[in-house]
Amino acid sequence: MPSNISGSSKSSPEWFDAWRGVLFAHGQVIREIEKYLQAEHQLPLSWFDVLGRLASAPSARLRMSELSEAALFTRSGLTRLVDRIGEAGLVRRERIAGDRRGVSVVLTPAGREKFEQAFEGHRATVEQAFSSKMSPRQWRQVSKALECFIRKRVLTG
Amino acid sequence: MPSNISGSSKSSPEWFDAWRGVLFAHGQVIREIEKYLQAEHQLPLSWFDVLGRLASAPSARLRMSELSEAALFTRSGLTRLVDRIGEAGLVRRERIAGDRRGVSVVLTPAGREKFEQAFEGHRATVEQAFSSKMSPRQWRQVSKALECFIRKRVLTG
DNA sequence: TAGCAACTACTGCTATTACAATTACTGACA
DNA sequence: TGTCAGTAATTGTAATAGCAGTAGTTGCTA
Repeated sequence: MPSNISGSSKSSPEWFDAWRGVLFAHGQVIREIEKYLQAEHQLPLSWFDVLGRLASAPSARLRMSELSEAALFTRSGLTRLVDRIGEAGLVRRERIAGDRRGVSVVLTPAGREKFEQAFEGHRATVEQAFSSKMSPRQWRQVSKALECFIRKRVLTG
Repeated sequence: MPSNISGSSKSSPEWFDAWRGVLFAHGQVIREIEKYLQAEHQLPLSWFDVLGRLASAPSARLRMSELSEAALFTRSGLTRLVDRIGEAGLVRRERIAGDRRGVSVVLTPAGREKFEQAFEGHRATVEQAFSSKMSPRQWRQVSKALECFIRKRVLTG
């Protein structure tokens, strides 16, 4: 969102280029992924995200609040997002024993299947749209650098 | 949006970690930026984006179509986004001599001022939320790697 | 110069998101 | 035990995004 992306980086500090790169790469790749998921699986990215979170959670269930922390986007509107995914039968709500305030969102078999079908293609899309454009050395560097970023971030907020 | 972010990357290929890093970093930093712009300048990120594009365009003007290519998000709904920014007086439409189909969107003085006020803080936000979490060597690597990504991407689609 | 495909931006409509309450429950404490 | 601050999720509402279709314009070609 800064002045120029992938353009002349005249007077901007070096670190700004790194951020611009992240921004640009993210935009491009996300678009590809959305296109793929929608076209091949009629699956909005937000649905795929939710299904993925659940799929990798212990016993395929998360509370609303956990889900909303994990989710990369949306945050708000989760209630109704889960409604919609639920109406499609991919997910279901369950009361939590011992805390009647909360609900678990549980992945249904249909939900897991849908996710697994989509996951391979998703992976392939990322590979061709993103990693195939860099050398192994490069993505190792990127992942190292950002991993380090993540660690600092999680600790210090 | 994959299974686990900043978590155990068990069986996933190494390049996937790089993508996950981009995804996570992007999400975190964007959120900070949005929070900052909104709180300090009552400026949605999408507005800031548009203003920034215009500010760095020759004679501070772009056609709708150029703007929509440049914009990192939105793409659709630009007509009405520009309406809103225009109502706030930060931008104005002008007919294009010689092509009555198109319109130029032009940054007004108020728009430029607003952008410039916000830009410094935006920069500072990125610095503290992003680059301060990595070493100079690291962001140099990231920017190199993703720059290379960008080049390949622009050429080959 | 009439016809037509391609372009540019806009509109109408629907779906989704954001934000500010609101409901329902919990745990702690006087 | 009654009150009350804190938590979890939901609703009501207005704002925004997405999409398919439309109107006006252009440039080409016959």
